Amino acid sequence: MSPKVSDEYKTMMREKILEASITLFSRKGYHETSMDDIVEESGFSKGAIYGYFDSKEALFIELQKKFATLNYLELKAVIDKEKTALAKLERTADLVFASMCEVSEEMCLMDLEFQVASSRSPKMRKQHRFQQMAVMKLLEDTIKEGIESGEFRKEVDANSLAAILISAIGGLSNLMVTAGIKFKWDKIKEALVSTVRSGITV
Amino acid sequence: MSPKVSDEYKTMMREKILEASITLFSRKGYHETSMDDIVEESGFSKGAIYGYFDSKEALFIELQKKFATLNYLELKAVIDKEKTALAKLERTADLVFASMCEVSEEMCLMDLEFQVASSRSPKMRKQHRFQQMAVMKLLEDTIKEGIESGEFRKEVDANSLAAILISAIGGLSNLMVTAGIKFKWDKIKEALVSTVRSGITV
Amino acid sequence: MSPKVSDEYKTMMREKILEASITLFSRKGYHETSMDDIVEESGFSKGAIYGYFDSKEALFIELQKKFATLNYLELKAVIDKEKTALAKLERTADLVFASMCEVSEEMCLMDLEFQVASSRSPKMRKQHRFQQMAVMKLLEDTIKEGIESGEFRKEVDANSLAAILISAIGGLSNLMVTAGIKFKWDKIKEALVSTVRSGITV
Amino acid sequence: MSPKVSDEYKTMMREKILEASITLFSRKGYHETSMDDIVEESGFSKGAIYGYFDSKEALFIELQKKFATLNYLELKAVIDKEKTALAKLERTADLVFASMCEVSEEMCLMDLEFQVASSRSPKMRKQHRFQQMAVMKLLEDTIKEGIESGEFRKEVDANSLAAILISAIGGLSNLMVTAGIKFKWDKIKEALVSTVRSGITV
DNA sequence: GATGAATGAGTTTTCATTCAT
DNA sequence: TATGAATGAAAACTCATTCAT
Repeated sequence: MSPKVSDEYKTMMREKILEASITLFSRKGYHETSMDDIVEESGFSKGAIYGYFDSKEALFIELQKKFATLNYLELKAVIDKEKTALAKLERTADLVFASMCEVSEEMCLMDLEFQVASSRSPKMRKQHRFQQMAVMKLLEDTIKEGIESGEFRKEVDANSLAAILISAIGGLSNLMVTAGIKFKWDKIKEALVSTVRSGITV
Repeated sequence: MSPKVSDEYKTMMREKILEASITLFSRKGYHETSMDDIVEESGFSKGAIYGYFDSKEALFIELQKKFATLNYLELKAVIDKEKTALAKLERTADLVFASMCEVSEEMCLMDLEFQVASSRSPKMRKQHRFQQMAVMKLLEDTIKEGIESGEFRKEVDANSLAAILISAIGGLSNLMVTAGIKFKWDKIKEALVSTVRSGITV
Repeated sequence: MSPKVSDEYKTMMREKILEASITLFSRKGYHETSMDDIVEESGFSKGAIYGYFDSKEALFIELQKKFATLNYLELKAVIDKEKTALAKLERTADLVFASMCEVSEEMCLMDLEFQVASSRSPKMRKQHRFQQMAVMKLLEDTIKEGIESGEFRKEVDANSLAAILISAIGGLSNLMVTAGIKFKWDKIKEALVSTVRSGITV
Repeated sequence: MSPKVSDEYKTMMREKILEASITLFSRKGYHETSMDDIVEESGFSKGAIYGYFDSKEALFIELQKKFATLNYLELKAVIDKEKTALAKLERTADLVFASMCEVSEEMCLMDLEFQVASSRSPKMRKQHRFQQMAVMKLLEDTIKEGIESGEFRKEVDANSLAAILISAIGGLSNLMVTAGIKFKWDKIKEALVSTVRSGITV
């Protein structure tokens, strides 16, 4: 009697469009992906897509939000599960390197797109900043915990180290997809972990 | 008649166009910069620019090449000047952080543009890869030197560490311009240097 | 089962939709008003509106009909109430200027929309023509009455004068809303009435 | 040696585009005329048209300006040629009715388009107001002249009468194209002139 | 070689109308 | 009969590139 659909239905449709967009944005990049591409890939009509998202940019921003939230939650879960600070950091490394290694390049490419977009649009920068800060805080707090518990040296600068760690990981991800370097992730992880470990533990 | 004069002239003209393009690409990004913008900023005519460069993309690639070459040479000069491996790494850190700190964001934004472009175009990726590899080799060799000279521990993985260092620095640069974070560069540098130092020195 | 109830109900619904549309068409114009605007303003669903009107244009035509009929009846009532031809014309002036002055610009803007639409669509032109002719006839007959009763000069061309009067009034209305001129309606009316009076009375 | 073209050339091209646009705007109306229509009618490419005009609206505004300027100058020339105020008004009537009669409906339709546009866009309203005011002033001054010279009665309200005259003429033009009424222009003119004459002359 | 007017495919977005429910 | 999600043609506008002069 009514085409009024449930909220779940709507969410599902949005999800489908976002799904199709990820594929395209990561494969071709934001600018090279046209709404027509999304129409074709998603199977929706133009009007339908604009019914769910105000604009191409809005769709992209939504995507970033979704992405970052997932990453954050995943990381938080891992950190919360461990007891010692060192273990938390090591599990974090495991998680991050596993995702770079397995999930292939799609995610890293998406991430790069988000970065450029954030460097140009104040709106996206604000969001990106918020997300990066949240992740950094997670690491920073973990390091501080380690200092307080006596695991790490007192003179360690938690804030700076967190920034460095997050940057190193982001940088490796970028390097992989921009330079096409096939890293030996095991060795890289081992090097990072051992350097940091001997660099900060008592 | 004299090809030399003609070539010098050509090079000068090309240089002027590249100069104008840097400003625009870093300020607005590759896609948002139009050839008309470059015409206006450079003072050249459209035809002239197309006389010097085959396409917008070719101009951009040329720019990347110029950029990377300069960076490489600058870094090499610094490294060659020092004696000990540790000093080489420390001077490298000085150079890199000074440029991020002083030259402000223009260069970092340019770099980000190069990264995305490299992730999309095989031609640019090849070039980017070559450049990154060259810089990585510089660091790797320095670390190996340190190991051989007894400065660094034998078990240090030179190759991986070089990749991590270059990634950390690239990542910090990106984070600054994408998240708008105002890092305290002094503290970051200190943290990076001291962590690495105590992480790898004997 | 009972068609009468159904019809009344239908008419009421149509009336509500028309009401909402007037507001929008006069405020934003025909082209700038979307069916979605009407949906929002009227509170009806899209399907409902299309159930009552075949198309946006049909709705608009209906509106014009309603509008013109009201105007005609109002004018006729005024004219019928008076005895002498001069008084009829003067009361007409009173009515017309009062409405321009009070009802403000909404009606004038609507009228302008009807005019353009009439200039483009044969269907609307036919309707507009019929309505304008009816009003003109009212004035023409009044003038003829005046001539026959000896109030007005014999050589007065009733038909032409009616056209002029109706045009002057329409023109003033248009000028107000298109040029944003704030007329001193009292003085304008006085000038019109006195010029016509001394121009046609014996 | 250079495709740099003269200013005359540019003006000529603009003129051609404007010419094609008049035809379309008057035939189909502003909204119903697409840039593709103008491309086809003018023979120019889309890019070329946008090279000469910033937008569809800008093109339309330019057209209005051109139109109004011509009308004003034509009217001014006629008025300046005559000596007595009455003759000036009569020649004005001649000019106006001749143009409505001869130039057919194209101009009147254009005018109607300008009116609606002016009722919606502040920019166009400003321009329209300025033009209408200029014409009104011409009439007002003429009437004032007549009063001072003793041709017209002292109690005539020059300002109001000018507004009425300009409205009557505009209204007749509109009525012709919106109601499709075939006026007998000779008789209308005669009626207007004689009514005004006996209504204001001493 | 130099110029910049011209090209036109391609972009994002809108909106009257339909129709499955 | 009512609903509003879906449609898709059409709109305004952009811009890398070409080429007549």
